[in-house]
Amino acid sequence: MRLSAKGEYGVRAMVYLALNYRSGPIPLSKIALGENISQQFLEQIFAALRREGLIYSARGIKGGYTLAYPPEKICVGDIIRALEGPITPVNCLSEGKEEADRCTRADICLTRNVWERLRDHINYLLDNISLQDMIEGKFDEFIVNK
Amino acid sequence: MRLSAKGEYGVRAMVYLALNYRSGPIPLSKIALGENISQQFLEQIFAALRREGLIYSARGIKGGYTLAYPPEKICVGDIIRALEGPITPVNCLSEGKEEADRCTRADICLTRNVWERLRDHINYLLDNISLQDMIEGKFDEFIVNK
DNA sequence: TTAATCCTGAGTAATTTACTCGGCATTTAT
DNA sequence: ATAAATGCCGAGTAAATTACTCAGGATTAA
Repeated sequence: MRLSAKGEYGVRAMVYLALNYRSGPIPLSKIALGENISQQFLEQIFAALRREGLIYSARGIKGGYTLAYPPEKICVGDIIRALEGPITPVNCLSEGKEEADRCTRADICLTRNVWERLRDHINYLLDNISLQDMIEGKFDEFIVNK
Repeated sequence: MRLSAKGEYGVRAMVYLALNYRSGPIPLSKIALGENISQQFLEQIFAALRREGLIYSARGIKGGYTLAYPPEKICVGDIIRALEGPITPVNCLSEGKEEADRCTRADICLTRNVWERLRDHINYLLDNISLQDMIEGKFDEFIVNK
């Protein structure tokens, strides 16, 4: 149940962009320095974030990256899914993997419910914390009751 | 944010034991067959579960494993922590790792709050689902409000 | 034209995961 | 006493994933 470095760095970098929202494009070199993350690794991360439409890029000198949406419109869940794929504790929950054969057993379905619940919890939590929330340092309290 | 096979198999195996609670020791061969898991791998898993005191073992013919507590006293969190160590999305949250140097940065603390919250959510959820709950197929509804 | 940037695909090193293997120890039934 | 079924243990290995690096091209502003 660990986040990858990609996910962790990605969120940190996005917070960095959020803190500098409306300051024009921020170059990777600056983020790499400020967050003490390898710039080349950040390039990989930003490629994925861009593919998912979470950031805009500007090339050339004075280029860099900016958030594609205001900080309150981007949530942690978006970032992590962009970088790690679907957030799910076990594979057999995501789409049509052919592991369905295992799931014919009675008790599997028992465990399956737990993983579904866990998956939904995590997604719900991370979808309700925006970059803006993080900057302000306070998240909404919420009731999870599903 | 994926569970290891060890964790997944471990929970399935423990459910198996719970379903056969009070039927005497269950040998690994039976579980391996019933759950379609490599018996040798199960040995590793059960060694860890035993080290953590979640199961008892009986050697020799007619030997096997039994739950160390009734199914309502053992929760999914116990099992996963026994098999994967502390449940935490990022390392820097667990004890005195020397990654504290990174955590001097202002925005790191911003992200740290999120990971702490996520960690607590996951642990709370998994600590409130017992083997008995899984067998009965219904979990308590709960309010997460921290 | 230059320098700073983004962009891309491939490659690699390290780590973790998911096991296997060999063999010994214990217990019960015969 | 012996055999057979089990647990127990430490080491080893193969595969997958992660966490990067590397080389070089494309774009843009000064």
